[in-house]
Amino acid sequence: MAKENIVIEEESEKGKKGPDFIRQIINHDLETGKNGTRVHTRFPPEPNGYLHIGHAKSICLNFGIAEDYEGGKCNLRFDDTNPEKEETEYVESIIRDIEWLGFDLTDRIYYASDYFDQFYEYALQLIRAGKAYVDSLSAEEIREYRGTPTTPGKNSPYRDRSIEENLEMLENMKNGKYKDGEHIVRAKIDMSHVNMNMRDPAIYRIKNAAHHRTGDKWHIYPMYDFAHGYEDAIEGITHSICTLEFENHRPLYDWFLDNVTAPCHPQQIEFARLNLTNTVMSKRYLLELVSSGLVDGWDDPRMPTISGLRRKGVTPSAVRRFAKEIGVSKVNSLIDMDFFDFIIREELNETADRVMAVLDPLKVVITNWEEGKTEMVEAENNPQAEDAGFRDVPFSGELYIEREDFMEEPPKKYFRLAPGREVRLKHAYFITCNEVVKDSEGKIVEIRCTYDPETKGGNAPDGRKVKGTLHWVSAEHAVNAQVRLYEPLFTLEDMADMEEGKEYKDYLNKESLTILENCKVEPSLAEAIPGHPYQFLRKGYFSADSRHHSKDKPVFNRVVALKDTWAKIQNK
RNA sequence: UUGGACGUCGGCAAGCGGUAAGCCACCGGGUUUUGAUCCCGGCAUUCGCAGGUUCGAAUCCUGCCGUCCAAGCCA
Repeated sequence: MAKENIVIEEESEKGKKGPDFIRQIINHDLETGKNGTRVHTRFPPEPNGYLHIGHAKSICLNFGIAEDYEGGKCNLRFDDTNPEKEETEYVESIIRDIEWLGFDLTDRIYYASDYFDQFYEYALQLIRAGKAYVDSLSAEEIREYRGTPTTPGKNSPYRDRSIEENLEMLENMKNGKYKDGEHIVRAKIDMSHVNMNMRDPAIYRIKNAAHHRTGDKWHIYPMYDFAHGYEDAIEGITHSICTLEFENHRPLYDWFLDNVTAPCHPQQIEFARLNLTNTVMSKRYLLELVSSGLVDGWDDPRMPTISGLRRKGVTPSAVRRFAKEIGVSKVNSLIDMDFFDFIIREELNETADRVMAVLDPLKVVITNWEEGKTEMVEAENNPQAEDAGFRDVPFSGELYIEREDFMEEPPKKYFRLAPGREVRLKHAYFITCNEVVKDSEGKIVEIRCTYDPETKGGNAPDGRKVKGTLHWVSAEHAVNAQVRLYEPLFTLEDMADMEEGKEYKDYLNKESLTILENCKVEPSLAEAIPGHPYQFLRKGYFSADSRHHSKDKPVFNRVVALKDTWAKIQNK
């Protein structure tokens, strides 16, 4: 029965990739009937910032598991136990991002704050059992009493308060009779435990602060270690998946569940969080970048946030593919940004319509073209998708080509336009360069060419070949656009390798954003919709900016450049 | 320093005692109206190191080395 539910994992022509270690554990639990046939995970963000690509990995893992198993479920649960950092703006952005990734949240949104009464009940149970107490040491004293990894801590003088006194004080704490930090509830475990987390960890702290959902009802708020396992148990979670830094907390997770009458005991499993080259992934840093104005908001396309990726033009399926391809393990790893770029290209290659856009325009005059004439040429929308169809693009006697596609003195292997050379204008005609016009400074301002009327569509009836094919835009019909190019936000490949005394801001890449103001694009692009990616032929994938793009002033973001073999050859 | 976790190609990652999958990157070649895509070929005699068990070890055992996590009333 349960066996049919086991994930075997997809098989490619060669070799097969087995299920990741977490699915292996789940498979095993299904075989032994540990949780019956149930598989129930959760994604538990604290609503104190926007989600980033690292969260996407976790979301895809947790929601992906729910999708993989028959009857599987995954809850989104806001771990909102600290009112001082949390805001509804964040909960809204989190819901938006998860749904954008393509996961269904219907009936699956939960809040830890809904369980505050239950947590309180559990705290009472612990106190009545003599397993928790109210401590009145200051924060500083508690730190001193805790000891160090090599030296044991010592008991607080308040550790043996009577159960009655503890109960009364807890009640007073709850009712706001004390100031912040005056008292604290602690579990009574073992002050000399080798695992520091077990040295009487905090359960409740006093915070006379309003909560984004419970308002002024509470004056005490539960700590993560105390609350998290209960949140899971209340929701009937079977596998509580978290990142590696919580490995040291697992004994505590189990302790809290074991010492109370909890509905079930979920299993905590840890995996390695995602790290990407040249980027930071900590919420603190990302928040700082936003609030200090170093970037243009949480959705700045340079940000590793899901909203940043979305604004840049990355598609949800590319993110999901990426999450799947990088795998899940317990090895601290650093994924090359190139790999993400590769996945995005592979995805967009299939789906993005091809259009022509000249980023750095150089005027071309066709000297033998009939004055004032415009001709429509047929252009294929996407050679990768048969039913993508064709469109008509205006061609005329004055065009723009890419400045880098012409060289007066071309090096070897350069097979674009040069004096006396013939190239093809994509979808249109062969042209030959006859003349170069320069300004007083010697800068090339225009080149003059002739076209061969016999080559309409891009083929010569005499069978003559041409080495280069260029993209172009008719000057008269072109729309001016702004194009934004992005590079990594940081210059250090592994941001964990920052030098002593330096901070992440010292590694900010000053060239992370390049704004091109005078780009010439096909007229149809004025109607582009943000989130819909295009391939600007020979240049890369681009998408209209959701904040700045308008019909009157088109603005495009580069999602990712095309692979550029020529650039590689040049750099040799 | 103590405890925990982890070490398979430049980056990921399969492998689970029967003789090193795959992907990216990189290098070569072919096709091409995108120097894109696509195709073909190359890329770990060896799995952190050293011993041991075994007919047989990346897989089991022992020791060592390296990296990460932990001394918040953050999550």
